[in-house]
Amino acid sequence: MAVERCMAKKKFMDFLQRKKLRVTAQRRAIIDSAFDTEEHFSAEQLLQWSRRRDKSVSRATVYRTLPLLTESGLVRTMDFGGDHKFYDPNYADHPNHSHIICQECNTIVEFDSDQIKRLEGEMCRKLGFSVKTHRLQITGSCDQLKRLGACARKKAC
Amino acid sequence: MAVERCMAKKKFMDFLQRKKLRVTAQRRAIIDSAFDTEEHFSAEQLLQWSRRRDKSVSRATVYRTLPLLTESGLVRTMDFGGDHKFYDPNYADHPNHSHIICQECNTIVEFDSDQIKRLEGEMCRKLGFSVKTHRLQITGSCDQLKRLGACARKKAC
DNA sequence: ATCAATGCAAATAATTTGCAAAAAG
DNA sequence: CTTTTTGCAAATTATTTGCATTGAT
Repeated sequence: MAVERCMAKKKFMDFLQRKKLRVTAQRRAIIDSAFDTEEHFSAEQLLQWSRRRDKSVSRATVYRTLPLLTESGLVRTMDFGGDHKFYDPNYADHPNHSHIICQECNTIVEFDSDQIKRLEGEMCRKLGFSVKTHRLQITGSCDQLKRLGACARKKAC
Repeated sequence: MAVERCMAKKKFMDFLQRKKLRVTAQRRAIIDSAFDTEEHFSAEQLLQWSRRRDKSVSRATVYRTLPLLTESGLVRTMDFGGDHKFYDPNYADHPNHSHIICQECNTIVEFDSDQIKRLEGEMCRKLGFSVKTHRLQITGSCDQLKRLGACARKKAC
């Protein structure tokens, strides 16, 4: 919380400007909510957070803003196969990061690996492609889980 | 088409038996449809294929069987961010494969890389996890796209 | 002033469920 | 026989849309 990634916000404002879209109070509340956290969030969560800043934000506006966020490349849709979609606001800072998800407690760790990125590039070149984006999700069990048969954070999220 | 992966079917039958679930005509039609193709499919597509084999298959039964297929590990949910979910029946043969998706024509190429798998293992170990499953999706542009500015298969799928 | 953006409530689309009837083991 | 599975149609859920109004530029 309270990370204040002005960088991402500023980039998104530029994106709006480039597309000649307007900066409304509601959009500001949504943008602030999305980029003041490093957590992944659902549409519903984003709505709640945004309403805390501006009561007037409607669900429709959140749903209309989400595609703008993803189109800008600063937020990406994360699908962990659960019930609803999640959105990850950390792509401004770490444009290529990957995820490890603990099977048991659903804790998500983000990491970067240039080596993996390099291998992906090589594989793709061999197959006649060049890489634009990649999305790597690893499901795993953490040491605690292996040692104790359960994870302290079990079902925390 | 017509790949006849008896292996996967047999494994799924074993899975049903282990869970003491029954082999019905409808399930057989669905299983045959899912494993006689190497294509990714949607729930709707699976319903159509299954009905071709057995008119009596209902949409509800398809939706009730899909979780069994994924639970068995022989089929996995693929989310390419589009409108509906897709399912990939190639996990019996290639339990760790990855995907490259052409930005323009949505052609999907599957590939395996032991090197990437090894690096993933290393990264995870460093972070205190061991890998259970991985899911790697690369979006790219193909050589044709780069050379000609468009891909012959444009929007084929 | 002009036109994009909003809230609302109704519409859509995918998936899920209750239930009585049919079929597997 | 017992218990699971089925089809149907109704229910649920997330998301999208039409429209009159508001607000940014």
